[in-house]
Amino acid sequence: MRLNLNKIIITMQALKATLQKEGLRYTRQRQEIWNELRSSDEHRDAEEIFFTLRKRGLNISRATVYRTIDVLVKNNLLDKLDIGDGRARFEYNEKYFHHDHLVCTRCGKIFEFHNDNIEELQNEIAKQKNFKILHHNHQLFGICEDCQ
Amino acid sequence: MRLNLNKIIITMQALKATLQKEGLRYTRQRQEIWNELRSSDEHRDAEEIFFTLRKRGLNISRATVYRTIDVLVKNNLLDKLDIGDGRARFEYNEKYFHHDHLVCTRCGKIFEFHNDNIEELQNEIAKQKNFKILHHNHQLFGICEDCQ
DNA sequence: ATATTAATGAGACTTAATCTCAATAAAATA
DNA sequence: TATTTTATTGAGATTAAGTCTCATTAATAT
Ligand SMILES: [Mn+2]
Ligand SMILES: [Mn+2]
Ligand SMILES: [Zn+2]
Ligand SMILES: [Zn+2]
Repeated sequence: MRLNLNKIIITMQALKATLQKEGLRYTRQRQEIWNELRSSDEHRDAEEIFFTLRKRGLNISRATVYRTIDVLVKNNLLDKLDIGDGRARFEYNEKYFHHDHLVCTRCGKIFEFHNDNIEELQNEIAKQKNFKILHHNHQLFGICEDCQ
Repeated sequence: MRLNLNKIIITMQALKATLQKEGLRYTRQRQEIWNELRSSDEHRDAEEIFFTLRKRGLNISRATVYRTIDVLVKNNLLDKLDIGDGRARFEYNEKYFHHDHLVCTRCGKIFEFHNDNIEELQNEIAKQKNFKILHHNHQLFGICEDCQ
């Protein structure tokens, strides 16, 4: 309880701090969108956030959801995930816990993985080509255990 | 010359064989699209193929380009590449030469890499999670040598 | 040569995402 | 606190990749 509440306060201040740093305003809508995204560990798309907030009675617009998510991604509060189905997904970025994804093409479930060796090999490849990596996409598509 | 001609004939027969296997017809449009894609080593999108063939005087439709590319991808004559800019790219699939990509976010150039260790580590990750990999996406985004 | 049926072209449609602009609400100022 | 300033918002128009429809055309089987 207390811990949860603390966590919420901390992340709301992370939002406030980020907006301040960017010279942006701490609005009701931005709070609601951020709170919605950071309070779940799923990989959610903009449309879904929009409808969730609407159903909850908030008079919010699609445009605001997209605009806010952009700000959050640019400031590393959210990670953007592209699994090639035409909709971008977003997840709360627990800093220092980077991970990539396995995507089940049958049921759509998304699993996570992290492998230091792969990360290191990526760096070597880039170094060798004198390429400065900013970010990367790495997804394994296939059939999950349950679906086989 | 002779070699080139042979290669074209071979790949046209690859197309013919694939279409036959699938019970599909060997049409002018499918030949032109396949020829256009297989005769370049770039990463091209459907719209670009459409306009190239149009400029060349062929009365082809967008729908046919998309439909044909689908068939070619499903039959592994083409690889589909998604670099997250909203347009799918395609490249001639030289079988047994799988590779992944580095994408320069400044100039858009696409470089290729292949690393057996990474491929193997991917398999281990999947095995451990009892996940059956069908394909994967692996892109490194950043700034290329020329753009730094 | 003719019949059969898959493939095509044109353009309507879908869908995620972006843009526009008048109205609204944060925050700065008095 | 009231007022002013200006960023943000909501509604809906717009864009763009890709899909769908359906009458017409062309590849193949007979
Ligand atoms: Mn994740
Ligand atoms: Mn390539
Ligand atoms: Zn599954
Ligand atoms: Zn570059």
